[in-house]
Amino acid sequence: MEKKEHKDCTSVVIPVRDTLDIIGGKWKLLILISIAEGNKHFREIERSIPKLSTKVLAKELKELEANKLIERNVIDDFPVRIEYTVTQHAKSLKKVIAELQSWGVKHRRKIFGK
Amino acid sequence: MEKKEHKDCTSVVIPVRDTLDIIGGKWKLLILISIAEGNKHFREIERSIPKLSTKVLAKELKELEANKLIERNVIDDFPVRIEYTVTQHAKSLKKVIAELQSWGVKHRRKIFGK
DNA sequence: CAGGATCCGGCTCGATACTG
DNA sequence: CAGTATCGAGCCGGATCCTG
Repeated sequence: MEKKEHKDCTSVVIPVRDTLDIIGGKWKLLILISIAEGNKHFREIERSIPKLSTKVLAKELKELEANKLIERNVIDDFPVRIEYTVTQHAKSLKKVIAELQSWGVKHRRKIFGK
Repeated sequence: MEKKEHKDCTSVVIPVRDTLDIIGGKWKLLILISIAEGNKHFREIERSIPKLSTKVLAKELKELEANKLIERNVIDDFPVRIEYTVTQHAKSLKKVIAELQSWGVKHRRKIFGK
């Protein structure tokens, strides 16, 4: 048993880190929001989020799919279309997103005055 | 007025991005948690968060201070000590953190089964 | 103790072009 | 449309040592 010279806060730090590993980074939450709002196709999502590049979007979509936060469905048409939708699991992030949005609005108000 | 071929979701995307610009990244929230839990000194914070390096911590602390989320107080002792504390503004992130923590716990349970 | 300085490899990311 | 390929710059971040 080694002595610890600091307050242990792993019970909060670990779960938060787990979450950040999955939805952290600049883009993942924004992409989830965009899809949840009704953007289903690659170009739509791309256009709905300023500064998001093709390459990055492709990578992020794969990671989101791997974590079961979105589903990728092939529409057998021509040319082939793909539809992305958020999973039920992703919907459980609603509250997280709502909190971030609300905080962002308040913070902006605090900075620029009301 | 240009036509938009996608659903506009800027009313959510912009505030969330604002928030992420401030508390996004791997470390900022974890650092805020650690300080809020009672770690006041540089080395304490450093030790309380696995994998966090001196250089990165120094940089993150500056950014947090610039955004008024923490305060840096010099204790006139020898050797000089510094105390970091979270501001009232940072406390308004409690709900965000709670949601992230709660989601992390649920997600882990979902992955490993209960 | 609180941090700064330096060296430096790797990987992230943007821009552009291309394929099915 | 839905992505992949490639090039290249930049910065992130680790390791280590140093100062007040």
